Amino acid sequence: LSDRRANYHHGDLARALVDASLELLALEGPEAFTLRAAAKRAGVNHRAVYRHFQDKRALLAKVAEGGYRMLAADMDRATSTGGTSRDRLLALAEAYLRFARREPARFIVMFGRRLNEDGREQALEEAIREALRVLARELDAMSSAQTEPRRRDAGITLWASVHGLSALVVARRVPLADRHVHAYVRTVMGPVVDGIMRALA
Amino acid sequence: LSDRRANYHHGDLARALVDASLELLALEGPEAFTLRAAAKRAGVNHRAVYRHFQDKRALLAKVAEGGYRMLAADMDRATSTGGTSRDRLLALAEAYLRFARREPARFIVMFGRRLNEDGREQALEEAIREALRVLARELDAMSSAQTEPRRRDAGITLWASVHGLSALVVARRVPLADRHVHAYVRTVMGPVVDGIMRALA
DNA sequence: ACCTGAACACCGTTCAAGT
DNA sequence: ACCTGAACACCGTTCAAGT
Repeated sequence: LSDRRANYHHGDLARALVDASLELLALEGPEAFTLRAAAKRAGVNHRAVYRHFQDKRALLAKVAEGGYRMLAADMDRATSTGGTSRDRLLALAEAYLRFARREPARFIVMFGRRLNEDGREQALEEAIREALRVLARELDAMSSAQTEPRRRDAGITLWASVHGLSALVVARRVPLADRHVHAYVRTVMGPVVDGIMRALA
Repeated sequence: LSDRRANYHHGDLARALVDASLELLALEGPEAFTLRAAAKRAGVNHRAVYRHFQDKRALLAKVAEGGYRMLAADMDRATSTGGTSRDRLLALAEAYLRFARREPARFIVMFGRRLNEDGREQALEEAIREALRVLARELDAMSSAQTEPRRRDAGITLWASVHGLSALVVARRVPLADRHVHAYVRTVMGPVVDGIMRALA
């Protein structure tokens, strides 16, 4: 408290608050997350948050935005190793599931409560589109001969399946040990990928 | 308040509180749900809730339990009309999605925050199993020649896909007008069902 | 038995003030 | 500019008391 930098962030406070929020979410889970606890962890009065974010929702929107960018990067990396279309779609699904398992609290924030009802969070929307673009790109590369609406439907099939699997695993409705993730994705998502490829063939 | 029945429920208060909670969830959404507001809507002091439920979580567990029973009944009804295996699996998926759209707040309660961490809510667990049994029954009827583990994997594929689709629709990440639900389920879930049937063939 | 009043330690948000 | 203190209207939960 005597250290000026400890409670005076010179513009980095926004980032410090996001970092503190992530630590809090990882340590205590999404239920325990409060604006006041995040501020305390960043070393400032809870009122200081309003200097940088409109409200609690806006702070969580930034947390979610970073998550979508990570997810996009993970899926991009997973699909850039080559291999068949089938291999790449399964690798993309595996990256999605691994992200959800690595950051369960952030995953819940990203897909839980609606953070952009009023459409103010443009950066968040762009991050979401960025993630979905990686998914769409793989389907486009695989089936450029097909019409756009059919490829979009296939994208929703793939997204829904991998998202549902991740949500059920994160909620522990479906048990899954770390070392089985690779094989499990192929067992559970294999039929979906095959069905999609056949529909687009 | 002068009417004795208005604030003295003679043992029906538990049910009255669940009903009030459902109204509140339907009207205001899961964010706005509070123990105090549910009690107020039922016409009693908020402390009266603790006479019938251990805590807020236990009240929500009852809300979720009723939801799983409805979901099980809906899926059961949808699959009892006969038709091919493919027709029945698609009808089951449609029932799941329609349930989620009809009761979005309850759907979020059912699959959001973990309501049974300590394993106290046996009735809730049984209701969940009841719903999953309908799903498993359809896959068993379709592929009795296959081994049990493979049918269970297929069950997870189907559940993950239809659950993910429902979650994305409820969160309005995927737009869907009421009158398009029937065709949409066949477009999006068709490839999944075909992939599953081929995997179990 | 069943319900309530008062209290506790929280929460997000607003207003006016301090450096 | 940036942060804080005090206050407001909430929240879930506990304790002791009322009918």
